[in-house]
Amino acid sequence: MTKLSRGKSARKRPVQEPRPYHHGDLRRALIAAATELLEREGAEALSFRAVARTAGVSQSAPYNHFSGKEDLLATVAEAGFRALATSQAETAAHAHAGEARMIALGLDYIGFAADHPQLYRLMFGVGVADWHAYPHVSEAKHASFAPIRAALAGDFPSTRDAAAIEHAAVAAWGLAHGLAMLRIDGSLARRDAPDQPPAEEAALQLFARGLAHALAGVGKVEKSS
Amino acid sequence: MTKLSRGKSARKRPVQEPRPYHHGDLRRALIAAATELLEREGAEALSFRAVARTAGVSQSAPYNHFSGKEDLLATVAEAGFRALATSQAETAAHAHAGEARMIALGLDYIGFAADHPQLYRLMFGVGVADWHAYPHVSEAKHASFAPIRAALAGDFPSTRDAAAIEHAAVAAWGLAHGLAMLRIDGSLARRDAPDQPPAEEAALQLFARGLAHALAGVGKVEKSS
DNA sequence: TCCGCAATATGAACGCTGATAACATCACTC
DNA sequence: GAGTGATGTTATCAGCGTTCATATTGCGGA
Repeated sequence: MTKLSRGKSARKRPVQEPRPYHHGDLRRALIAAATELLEREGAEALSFRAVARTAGVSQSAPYNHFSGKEDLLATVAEAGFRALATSQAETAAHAHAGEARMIALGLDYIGFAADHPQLYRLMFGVGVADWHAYPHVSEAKHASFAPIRAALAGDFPSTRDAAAIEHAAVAAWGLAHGLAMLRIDGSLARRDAPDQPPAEEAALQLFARGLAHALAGVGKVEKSS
Repeated sequence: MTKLSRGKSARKRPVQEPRPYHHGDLRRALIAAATELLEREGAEALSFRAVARTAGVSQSAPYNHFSGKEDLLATVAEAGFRALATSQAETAAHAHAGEARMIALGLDYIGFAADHPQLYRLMFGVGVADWHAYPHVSEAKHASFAPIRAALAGDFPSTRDAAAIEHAAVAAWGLAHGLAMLRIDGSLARRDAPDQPPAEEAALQLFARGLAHALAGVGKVEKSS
C-alpha cells in the first residue's frame, strides 16, 4: 500500500472498462511503442520496461512476445528496413532511368535516415550485438539494398562485367549509407550557401556521373591495370 | 567480511605492496581499460563500473577524472579519431599521388575500422547522445577526414571549382565510411572468389576512376545540366 | 617541521535496468 | 465443465550510473 506511482490506469479509466486482463494484440503494440519511444526519446531512453509502460502492461509481459530486449530491437530494425525498402522501390519506380534515378535513390535513402535518425542508427548500430542471430533482419536489409542494385543493372545493361555492376552497387550503397550517417551525425555542416543544394546531393551527382564513365570504361579496357 | 568476490588484489599481491591509496595515473589507466574492454568484450559490456574494476579502483573513483560514462566514451572516441588521423596521414605520405593514393586512403580507412570494429562503432555510434557537447571529438573527427580532402585537392589542382573538390571529398569520406560500416556489419559477404580482391577495393577503384572523369568534366562543362 | 588544503580515493546508498520465477487469469478444446 | 496452454501479474535478483559523506594522501606555505 501507499504506492503513489502506477495510478495511471486508474486515472485514465476511472471506474468502468477495467482493461481486460489480456491485451489482445500486445506484440504489435509493443513494436509501435518501441518505435515511438525510440524516435521521441532517443535510443538511450528505450528501455524494455519503458516500452511495457507505454503499452500499458506490466514489465514482464513483453517476455511472452520477445525473447528479450535485443529481440525487440531487432524486430524494430527489421520493420525499419522494410519501410526503407518500400521507399526505395517507390522512388525507383517513379524516377527516370539513368543518373537521375541513381541520384533520386540516394536522396531518398539519405532522406529516410534524416527523417528517422534514431531508427536508422538502430538499424546499423550497436543495439544488437550480433545481427547474424536475426536472419530476418539481414534479409530485410538486403531487400532495402535491392533497388539500388536493380537500378544499376538496368542502367548499364550493356556492361559485360557483371562483377563490375555488383561493385558499383556496393559503392553506391556504401556512399548512400555513409552520407546518411554523416548527415545524421551532423558531420555534414552547412558550409555551403543556403540556396545551394545540400552537400550530399552534389556528392551524389559527382558519383553518378563518374560511375557512368567508369562503368563504360570497364567494358572497353577489360582489366587494363 | 565473508565477501567472496573482490579478492583480486589479494590474489595478485599476497602480502606486500598493498597498492597505494592514490593510483597516480588513473585517467590514462581508465582510458586504456575502457579501450581494452571495448574491443575485447564489446560495447554492451563496457560499463563504467567494469572499467573501474579493470583499473583496480573503486566504482566511484573514475568520477574524479570524468564527468560520467559519456565523457569517458567521448574521450575514447577522440583517441580513436586521432589514431585514425595518424594512420590516414601516414598512408597519404607513403602513396603515390592520384587514383592509387585515393584507393590506398580508402583501404586504410576501412582497414582501421575492420581492425577496431567496436571502437569504430563507438566513434560513429549512439553511445554518446550529442557529440556537439564534445567539440574536441568533432575536431578530431575532422582531422581524420583531412587527409582525404588534402589528397583530392592535391590530385586535382587544376580544377577551378573549389566546391567540386569539397563535394568530391564528402563523397569520398561518405564512401569510405559507408564501406567500413558495411564491412563491420558483415553486410559485405564473401560473394566473390577467394583469390579476388575484396568488394570494397573494387568499389574504391570504380569510384576513383569515375571521380577523375567527373572532376575533369566539371571544369569543362561548367554546370551543363 | 608541521599544518592545512586540494586532489583523489573509498564504501554505502538510490533509483533504474534486464531478466527470471512463481503465480493468476483467460480462451479454447474435448 | 475440466484441463491446458497462452498470456498476463507481482516479487525478486544482480548489475548499472550516479551521488554523497568520508577517508587518505601529496604538497605548498607558515
